[in-house]
Parts: sequence; C-alpha cells; structure tokens
Amino acid sequence: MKIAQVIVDVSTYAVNRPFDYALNEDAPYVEIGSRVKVPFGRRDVIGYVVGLKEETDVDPAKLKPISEVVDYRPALTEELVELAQHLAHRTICYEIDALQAMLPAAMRTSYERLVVATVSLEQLSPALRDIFESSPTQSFDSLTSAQQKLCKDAALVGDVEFRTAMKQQTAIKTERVLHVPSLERLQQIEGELSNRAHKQKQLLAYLMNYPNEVLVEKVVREEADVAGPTIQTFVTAGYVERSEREVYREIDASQMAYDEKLALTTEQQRAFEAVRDAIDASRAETFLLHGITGSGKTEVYLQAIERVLERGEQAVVLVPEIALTPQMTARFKGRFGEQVAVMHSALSQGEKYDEWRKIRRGEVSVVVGARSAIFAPFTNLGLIILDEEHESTYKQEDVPRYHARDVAIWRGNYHHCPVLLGSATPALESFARAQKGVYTLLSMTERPKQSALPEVSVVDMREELRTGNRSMYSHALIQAIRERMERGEQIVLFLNRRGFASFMLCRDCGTTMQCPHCDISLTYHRSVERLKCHYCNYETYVPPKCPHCESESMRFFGTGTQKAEVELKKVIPDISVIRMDVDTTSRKGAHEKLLSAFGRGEAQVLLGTQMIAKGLDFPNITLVGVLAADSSLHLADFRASERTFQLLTQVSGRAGRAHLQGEVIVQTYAPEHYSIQLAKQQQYIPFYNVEMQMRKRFGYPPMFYIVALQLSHASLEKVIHYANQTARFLRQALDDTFIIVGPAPSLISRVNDRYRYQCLIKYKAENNLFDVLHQLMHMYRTKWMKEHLRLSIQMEPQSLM
DNA sequence: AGCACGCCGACT
DNA sequence: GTCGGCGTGCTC
Repeated sequence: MKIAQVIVDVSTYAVNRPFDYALNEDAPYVEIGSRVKVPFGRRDVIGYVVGLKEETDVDPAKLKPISEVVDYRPALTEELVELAQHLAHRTICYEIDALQAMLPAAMRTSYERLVVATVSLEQLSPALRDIFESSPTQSFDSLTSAQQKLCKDAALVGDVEFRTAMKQQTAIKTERVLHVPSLERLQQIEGELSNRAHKQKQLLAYLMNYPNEVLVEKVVREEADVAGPTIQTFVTAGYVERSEREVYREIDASQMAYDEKLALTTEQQRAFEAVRDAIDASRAETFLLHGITGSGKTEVYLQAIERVLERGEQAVVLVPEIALTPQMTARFKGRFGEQVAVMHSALSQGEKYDEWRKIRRGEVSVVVGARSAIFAPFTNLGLIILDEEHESTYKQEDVPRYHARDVAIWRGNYHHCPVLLGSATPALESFARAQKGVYTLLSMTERPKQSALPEVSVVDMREELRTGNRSMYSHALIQAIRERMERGEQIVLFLNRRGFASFMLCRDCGTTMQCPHCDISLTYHRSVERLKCHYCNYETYVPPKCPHCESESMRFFGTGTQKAEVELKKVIPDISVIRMDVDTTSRKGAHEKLLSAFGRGEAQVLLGTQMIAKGLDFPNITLVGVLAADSSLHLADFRASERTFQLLTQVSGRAGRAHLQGEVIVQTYAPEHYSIQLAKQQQYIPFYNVEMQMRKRFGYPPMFYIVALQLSHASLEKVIHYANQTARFLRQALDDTFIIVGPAPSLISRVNDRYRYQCLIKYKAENNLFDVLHQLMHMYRTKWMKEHLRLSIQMEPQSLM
C-alpha cells in the first residue's frame, strides 16, 4: 500500500509532525510537495506531502485516505520540503509555518465551516426551517450560538451535515475568449442573419477578419463596438464557441529599454571570472563581493547571470525591498527581457501569485525580488545573488525567523551552485567569514565611470549652536544648497530618523507623553494631528495642557521630515522640495512616482528618511546633506555603529555618480565618532577593524553567535518568575562554553500592557543548543503557555530592542 | 487549532 | 435527574 506522510495546516505544537494517509490505487498522482486535502479529526484541512512510503505503524483502523489532491503540479519541490524541515529545526518553528512561508500568500487556504441540510425543508423542525430558509447550505460561524446548537443536535439525527469549505485566498485570473469558426462557416452564418440585425452583422464583419482564431472577448467588444448580449446571441446560436483562459495579471506594461552589456573593468572582470569559474564547475562557493558604491557590482551580477542562462540554469537575485525601484528591475528586464520575474511587496497578492507560477512552471529563469524570493521554486539553480547583503531586511522578523543569507547558502549547497553576496559595507559577520576564508573575498575599489568619490565634509553642530544657529541646517549646508540651486543641480537631504521620532515634552515639569500600555513615548503625527504609539497602535489627541502640571508649554521635540521641510523653506522660501516619508509614500506606487518626478527635475530637493538611502541613481545630484548623522548612534543596540557607518556610506554614494563632482555634507553632534570619521573617508576596512575590537570586548557577533529569548506576561511577577526559570534551565542544560546573560527587563520593558524580559545566550559552538532550545519550547508549549506566558526565540537577532 | 470526552455544580 | 462549565487529550 502507498502511504503519504502529511504535515497538516494546523500551527500547533501537538501536530507538528507528519501524519500518515493512505493513497488508494485510484488516487490521483501525488508527489512530495503536493498539497492535499485530508480528513483530520472531524474536519478537513489542507496538508503538504513531505514523504511517500509503503508501510506504516499506524493502526489500519485509524488510517484514512486523502480526500483530494489540490494542485496538479506539486506546489513545492522536494528541495523546498527538505528546506522547510531544516528551517523548522534551525529557527525553532513549526514545519507548517516554514512550508507556508515558501508559497505566495494567495495560496494560503481559508476555511469556512458549513452546515448542510440533507432532508427537505418540510422535514426539518420549524426552528431549523428558519435557518435553512434561504439555502440548504449555511455558514456555521455566522449562526447564533442557539442555532449552532440546534444544528449539532440535528446532525446527530442525520438531518444536517457539517462540512469544511476551503478557499484559496486569490484565484487564478481568467479571461473569456471566443473561438472564431472558419471563413466558410462565417459566410454561411451571414446568410442566416436577419437584415435588421445590424449589431450582429457588425460583429460578423469583424470576425471575418479573424477566421479560425481565438480572440479575447473584451477586445472584440471594444473593437467591433458591440455589447455583451450581441456576443451572447452568437454563443447561444452556436456561431462561436466561448471558453475561459488562464491569464497572468499585467504588472508593468511600460516598454523596457534594452540594457546594453557593458565592458568590464579589470577589477570587475576579475570578480566576474571568479564567480563564472564556480558556476562552470558547479561549485557551492560563497563569494563576498566588496565593492565601493558606484564600482559597478550590478554589471558583474548581470554578466554572471548571463553565464548561468547560457548553461540552461536559473538565477535568484535578492534586493532589499526599498531598492526594488523600477530603475533596478528595469535593468534586469532590459537585459534578460521575458525571462525575468519580479517579486516585491508593491505587487498585489494576485500579481505575486502569477509571478510565482511563472517560476514554478519554468517560464522564467531569473527572479529579482525581496527576501521571500529566496524560496523561488526553481529546480536547476545556477547562482544566487544577495545585493546589499548587510541589509537587516533580509532577516524575517516573525515566524519563521529565517535569514535569507543562510537560506541562500543552504540552497547553494543543495544545487551545487555559487552564492554571491554583494555590498559596499558588508555585514561584520560576512566580512569576518571572508577573512577566515569561509567566503571568498572579491574586492572592487574603483568607480568605472571615472567619477571621483564625492568630497565629504563633517559639520560639527555643537559649534553651530555655540555661534547661535539653532536651526536644523548649518550655514555650510545652506550655502551649498544655494550654490546647487544657482547651477540647476539637484540636492538630496537625508534625515537619519532611527530612534529619533518626535515626542511631546512639557518644558515646565519635564513630563513626556507616554503610551499608557507600553513603556515608550508617543509619537506625534502631524498629518492627523494625533499622538500614536508605534508598538501597540494606541492613539490619542494632542493635549492642550500638560496633564501633570497644567502648564501650556507642551512642545514637540525631535525632527520629522515635515519639520525639516518647513525649516528649509523658512530659510530658502523659493526652494521646491519633494518629501519622501511614510506619510507621502503610503499609497501604492507613490514611492516610484515621487522618485521619477525628482528624476525629471520637478524639484530641486529630495528630502527623506532611510528609504532614499539607496536605489536612486540620478546624474544631476551633486549634493547630499545628512541632517543628523549621529541619531542612530545613540540606540542601545550593538549594531548601532555599524548601521550608522553603513547608512552614511550608502548616502554618500548618491552624490556625483556621473561626470559631475559630488559633495556630501554630514551634520552631527558627534563628529569624532569613528563610524562617522571612517564613513567620511569611505574606509570600510579600518572601520571593520575598530568595530571588531568593540564586538570582541563586549562579546557580540561575529565573535559570538547569539540567541535572544523574549518573554512577556501581563503580570510582572509571573514574567520574572518564568524568566528566572528559563535562565536556570539554560544554565543547567548548557555547558560553560555558553554564556547566559540575564534575565533582564527588555529595553522597552512593557508593550501592550505586557511586561517584557529577555535572556541572551552567547556561544561559539552550538553543541547541543538546538536540542536544549527545542526542549525549552516543549516546556513552554505544554506548561507555561497555559499561564498566558509568551516566549519567543530569536536566532541571531538583528537588534536587541 | 478544533473538537469530543468527561467530570462536577445549577437548574427543570 | 439533565444542562453546561471548561480541564484533558487526540487528530493518521
């Protein structure tokens, strides 16, 4: 007998293992990776086939057959099923969560419990008759609890039945097409038509142009200028055949300009050859391409991909979400045309689903996408690229908490293909691995377009204060902005706002407006004139007086982009500014619209936050101003310096990318800090050396691996109790090569009325760590959870907030 | 997760 | 005596 091992779509500890199901002789084709509908308990659920076998230990009386196969082509490949198992183990999550993370959201199933009357309306009791009046099928959950009870009782007698309806979130899009008959038949029809049927004649005349062809009904309606009923008449009369045809949603109809292959510089050539050799040798080697901004990493990617395609293999290119601008995708589509699929958050569920299907069917060979594109169901991968590999967006913040870089390397090993990590400012972890020879380091230190690196100057804002300038703009920056305006060049102003939201403070008594549910200040949103909590979404009005001392000197502190714009216009009233922040880019496509408007020269200044740090490459930008470079330095986070360095280096790279000389002005209150000084000189390696010393001294990655355990509970005593118990358990289960830090209150010690504590594990060799963590999770799932404790385990957290 | 089973207190 | 509270345990 054939047996399928199935992981069911129930995200719980108790069912986090395969269940066996019988595959009858007449069962449709089932493979590893197939989605199947199976009876589970008294209901039906979707499951994923993760194994096939001939025998089972399950009691034959219990063994049930699968109900049906959901997709003809298995949703997942065998490789991805294996990867899900690996991810579940390494990120401490359920296998079902890992499996689902690999599929587009459109394929998630929603369940609806249905009650179906199985006897005629007259045979039902009067109360039941009311329920089923409109239809013999009713949604169970929309009934009142009294009605639900009635149905349960009726089910015992057999008058009604329970069923589960399953629906995929987004359907495959189809369009109606018409099959035009032969010319002879059309002429025959012409004779049959009444003289008065003008519209029908008009339609026939149109169809005469396309004998034996298949036409899209909508197009026919428009071009022949006939209405739906006319076509319906033709269909009913049997003049034309009508059917539905699957179509892909059109993503970007605009014409992609052909992107010409560039000649490589010596440095680029050397990097390219190293990667090409690994591609040709089918070698799972990880390269770290360290190339300064503007050194032409993309061209190396493109030519390596070209090589992969020549070999009949496929490539995945990951790009940080924010950098997935049309500029970037245009380059890939321009070079490889129809072979490219694009995946990012600006696409609708349906569009992502369509792109995914193109990949699954092998209709494309290159995917350019954000984090989740790492799960592209290719079967013959030849290369995986992570551009800007240091970006924290490659780490998924919720379950399954995977890092795309780790997944890439796993897939590279599976497919025997190289992985190429590219960055101007590699993550410390990556560079350290390259130093140790785990990754192969490739360096590019020149800009091919001969454009010089921009001149960077650092302005000490403390000095400005001393000379009486209290504004956000230094004299030097204002002066430089004026110069560019005269020359008709463009300016980018970057506001480093991490950890620097605007909050309200009473100048008399020092009271700040805090969230009543979280241990954090409320943020002022000018657009809606309200205060909001960024952790729990609590919202309130702006108080007219200080709630503590009733003074009227409540003021906003901190610097938002709106304030920056207002202040700039105070100094230079005739300046035109495009502002990019969460407020102006929340609508779909707004991001791209603003960028292209700036590209067309519709404004002199582009002012924004993180989101403008990359992806824009306009030749006319000759000045970049950083308004508060150090604000990200003050975060209590071991990556603060690294983030600041990366940000400043990226931003500086925006200036003068073509023939014009660029200038960067960095305003800061901490001009002597090494991450600012070294970013100024674009000195990655010295920065790496200093920062590594720091990490070593404080025992942070990459000197140690870390795991963060976060506990929360509505009661402070409870959370402390369990945090202590957790730490005790870890200390006893792990040997002394592990350092257990804490427990201690989290940096934000209360969120949503729950107190938060955390424990850190630092280690160099994992030994039995994963067993111990799974044990802890078991304890939590079976005992602690009942006490309403919440515990999350984060492998290699990006920050310790 | 959902759902049934089962064992004790409040009603017809 | 039955209804229904939610503790416990199972789902191939």
